[in-house]
Amino acid sequence: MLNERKLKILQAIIQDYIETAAPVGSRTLSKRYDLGVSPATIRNEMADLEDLGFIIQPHTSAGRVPSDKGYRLYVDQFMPLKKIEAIEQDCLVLYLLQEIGEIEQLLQYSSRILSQLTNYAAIGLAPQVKESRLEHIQLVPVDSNHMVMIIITDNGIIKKPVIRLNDEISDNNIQIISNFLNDRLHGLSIKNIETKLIKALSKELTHFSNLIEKIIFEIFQSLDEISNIDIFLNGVMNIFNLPEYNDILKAKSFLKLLEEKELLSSLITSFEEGGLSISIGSENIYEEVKDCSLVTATYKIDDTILGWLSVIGPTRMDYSTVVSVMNQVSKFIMELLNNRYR
Amino acid sequence: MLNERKLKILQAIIQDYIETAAPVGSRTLSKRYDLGVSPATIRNEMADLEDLGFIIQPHTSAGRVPSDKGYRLYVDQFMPLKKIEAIEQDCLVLYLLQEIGEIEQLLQYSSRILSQLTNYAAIGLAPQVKESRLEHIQLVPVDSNHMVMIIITDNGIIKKPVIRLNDEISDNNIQIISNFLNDRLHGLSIKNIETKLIKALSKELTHFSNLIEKIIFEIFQSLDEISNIDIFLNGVMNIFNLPEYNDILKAKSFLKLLEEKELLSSLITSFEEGGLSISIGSENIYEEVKDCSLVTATYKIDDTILGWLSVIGPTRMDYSTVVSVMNQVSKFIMELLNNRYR
DNA sequence: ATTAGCACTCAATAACATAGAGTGCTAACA
DNA sequence: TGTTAGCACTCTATGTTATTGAGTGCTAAT
Repeated sequence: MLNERKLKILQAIIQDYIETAAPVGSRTLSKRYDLGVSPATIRNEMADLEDLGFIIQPHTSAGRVPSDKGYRLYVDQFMPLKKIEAIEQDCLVLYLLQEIGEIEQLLQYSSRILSQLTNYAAIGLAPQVKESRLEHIQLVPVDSNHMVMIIITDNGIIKKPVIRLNDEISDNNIQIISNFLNDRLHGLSIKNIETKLIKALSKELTHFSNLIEKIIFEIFQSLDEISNIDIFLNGVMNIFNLPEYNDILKAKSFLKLLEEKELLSSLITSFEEGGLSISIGSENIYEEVKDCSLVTATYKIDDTILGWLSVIGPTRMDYSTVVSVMNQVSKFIMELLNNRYR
Repeated sequence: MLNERKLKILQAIIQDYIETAAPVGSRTLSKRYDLGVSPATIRNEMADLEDLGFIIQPHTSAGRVPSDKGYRLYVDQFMPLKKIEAIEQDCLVLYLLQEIGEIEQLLQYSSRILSQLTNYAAIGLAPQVKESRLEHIQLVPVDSNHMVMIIITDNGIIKKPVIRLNDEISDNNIQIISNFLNDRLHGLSIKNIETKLIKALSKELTHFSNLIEKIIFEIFQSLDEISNIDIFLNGVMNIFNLPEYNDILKAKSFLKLLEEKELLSSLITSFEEGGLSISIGSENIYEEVKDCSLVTATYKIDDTILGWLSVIGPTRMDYSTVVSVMNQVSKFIMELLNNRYR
C-alpha cells in the first residue's frame, strides 16, 4: 500500500509532530531528516499521504499533521521501542513496594510511577467489587459501638468498612453471625447479595433475628459504599506542559473529563484482553475523549481481571516512550501479581 | 475611623466587585447603589478610602478594587449573613449520612456538599494519625497470607491496613500478639511507637520472638502508611467558572497548589481554635496562597481536634455565602460529632 | 460641603500591514 | 519517467496604529 519512501516520510512527520507539536512542512522535513530527496518530491508524497488519510492539513498554507489513522499505522507498524536503562532503575521503586498488602495500593503507586516516567496523566483502576464474587466475609468487633466487616473477593480485593452499632451485641454473637454469613454468602456474586436474601437468611437465625434485622441495613449500606469505583489519578497537572492544553477551554474539558469516574471507568474496563491496548482519538467509544489517546494495560491471571493501568494524553502522545514504559512497569507488576495470586 | 458614608461606599464597592469581578468606578457605583450623592463626591471618598488602604486602583484610569484590608473590614464589620432555607434543605443530605462509621468519610462527604453549595473548592482534612494517641490496636487474621491491623486513636480515627504474612502464624498466636501489643501500646502517642520500642517488647514474648521480629517490619510499614495525610478535595474544577482563573497560568498555579498536600495541610492545621476562621490573601502564611482566601471550620470536642473543613477561593470570594453555608453545615456536623464522640 | 464640567490617562478593541512558512503547479532536467 | 528548481499564491501569526470608553483628579460654581 505504501512504498518505502512514503513510510519513511510518514514516520518522519509523526516523530517530528510528536516532538514539536507544530504542523510539519516539506522543507523542515528535508532539512531535519535525511530523506535523500528534495522538498518538492516530499511535497508530492505528502499530497499522496493526505489522499490516503494518514495526514491532515489544518489549512492551505500549513504543514501536515498526523491523523488518527496515521498514528495507528505508526503504532502498529514502525514505532521504535526504547529499552531504557533509566526506566529499569525507576521501576525498582516498584520492587520496594512488594510488601503492599492491597491491590488498590499497588495500582495507586504504579499509576504514580507511570505518570512520573511518562509525563502524562496516569489512571489506576481496580475491578468493581460489584462484579466480583465473595470469597470471605468476616465481622470483627472493635469496641462497643463499632465492628469492622472484612470482605475478600475472588479477585483479591479486600474491603473493610467500619459498621456502627446502635445496640450492644456481644462479641460472641457477632462471631456467630459472622460465621453464618460467611457460610451462606461465600461464593456469591456481590451484586446478587440483596436485601431479601439476607432477610431470608436472618429468619434462619431465629434467636438473633431482631439483632440481625438491625444490622442488615448497615451491612447493605456498607456493601453499597465499598462498591464505589476505585480510580486513582496521578500526574493530571502534567497536561499543563503540553501546548495542546494552552487553551483554557481545552484544559478545562480535559480536566473535567478526568473527574468523570464512571466515564473513565467504563472506557478503561472496555479493554478486556490481558496486556497492552492502545486506543487513539476517534477510536475511543466516547465523544469526550475523541482527541485523546489511551495506552492501557489490563492485568489478568487466568481469566480474572485484577486491575487496569492506563496512560492518557493527547493523540500527539509519545507512544514510543509510553508503550516502552508501560511494558517495563507491567512486567514488574505481573511478577508481583503472580507471586501473590497463584 | 470611617464615617458612615465611607463605610456604605466601601461596602458597595466590595459587594459589586465580588459580584462582577470588574474594578468598580464612581459612576457605576452611583448608578447601581442608592448612595444619595453624586459620582464626584463618591470619587473624593474613594480617594480617601484608597489612602487608608481599603481599596486599590489597578491603574490610573481604572475603578477601584478591594484590598485584603478592605475585605477584612468587610468580613469583620458589615458582611451580611444569609439564612437561606435552601441550604437547610441541602444539608439534609448530611443527615442521611448519620450512619457513616468513619470520620474520614464524614469529612469527604461534607467537603463535597460544601463545594456544591458554595461553588468553590472545598477541602476536608483529618487530623494526622502521627499526632494522636493509640486507643486500641488489634490484629485480625484473615487468611493464611493476610491479617488486618485495626487501629483506633483517641480522636476517633480508625485505620485498618492489610498486612501480608510471609510465614504462616496460627490464629491463636496472632491473638496473643494482638493482645500483648494492645496491652503495652495502648495510650501511647503514635509517633512514639518506634521500632526499638517494639523490639524491646518482642523480647518479652520470648517464645514468639522470631515471629514477632518478622512482623515488626510489616507493622511499621503500615504505621507509616496510615500516617499519610488524609486530605479530601472537592469541586476543584469550579475555579474554571471564575474569571480570575481565565488566565491559564493562574489556573495552573492554583491547581498545582491544590496538589500540595503537605502545604495545604500545614496551612489548614494552623487553625486550632474550634469554629470558623477566615484568612484573606496576604494574611496566609504561605506565598502560594497570597491571592486566595480560606474559610476554615475546625471541629473540636473538648480539646481534641477531630477534623477541618475549608473552602478555598480567590480573595474576591463571596464571603457572605461561604460563611453562611459553613455555619449551617458546621452546625450539622457538630451535632453528628457530639452524638458520636461523647 | 457638594457637584458639574473638563482635560487627561490608560486598557481594550478593532483595523490594517507585513512577514514567513508552506503549498501546488509548471517546466526543465537526468 | 521520476525528480527538482522556480514561482505565484494562501493563510496564519505578529506587530503597528487608531479609536473608543470607562474612569480619574482638579477646578470652579452652587
